[in-house]
Amino acid sequence: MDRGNAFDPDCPTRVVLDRIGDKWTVLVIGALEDGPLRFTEVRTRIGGVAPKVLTQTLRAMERDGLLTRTVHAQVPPRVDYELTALGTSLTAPIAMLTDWAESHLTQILASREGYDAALDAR
Amino acid sequence: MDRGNAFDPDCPTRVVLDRIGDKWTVLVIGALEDGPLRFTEVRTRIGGVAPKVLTQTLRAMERDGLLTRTVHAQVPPRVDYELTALGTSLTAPIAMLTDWAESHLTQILASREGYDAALDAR
DNA sequence: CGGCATCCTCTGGGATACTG
DNA sequence: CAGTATCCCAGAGGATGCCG
Repeated sequence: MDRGNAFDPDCPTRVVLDRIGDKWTVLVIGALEDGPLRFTEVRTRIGGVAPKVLTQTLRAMERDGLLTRTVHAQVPPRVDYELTALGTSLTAPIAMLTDWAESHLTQILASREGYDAALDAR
Repeated sequence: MDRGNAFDPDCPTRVVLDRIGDKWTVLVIGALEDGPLRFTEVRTRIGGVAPKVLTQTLRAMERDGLLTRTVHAQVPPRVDYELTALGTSLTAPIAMLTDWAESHLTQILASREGYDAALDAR
């Protein structure tokens, strides 16, 4: 099997991994899973995101077709973000990952403790 | 469902995402899937990794219990890296991700083209 | 061979302030 | 409200060289 080329920006795995590895994308998907939200709603639901960073994340996801950005011409402005079918389909693999994470976290943390303890002992 | 807290370093999802999102971890897992390899073998198989960076990656993975590092006392030195059961179990969720990536890459790239074209038009 | 040590660059991410 | 404009920083990632 071809492992892919980490340097080829068009390598499928890289494309997805770059987005998944991003600090906020997964949280945004989680926030929008239950339906469309406005900018501020996403912001407060996630918590701790600087507006600039959230905008970056949302724009990148929009560019990749993971969500749609709908501007309602009214005052005050209202912008809705909603997952596309593509974005929704990503929730499945992500769920696999979080499931794995939850069921193996204990092992991982234990391993870290052991590793660090061994280092301290030296 | 609890979306998790991106600031809690012990949030299961964060722990895994941090490792997955890392540029080399997934490649290393792929390289070791078929059996143990020596440092240089991993290096050449992946291609383009600086030794320092590969070491960092391998150490982090060892710390998390994803692989074992075995030093053979001989000259010249020989160090084998091998996936643990934990590391191997990670290949499943990763496969989900790469599968998703491969089957949706076309959509993503098309979306990007459209997005960028719309920007240029302005 | 399998690394440390060093130095450097780049950019993801953030704090803050301002505006259509 | 929904951003944009600035400035800033830590750290991931990389290039190079030396060593047990």
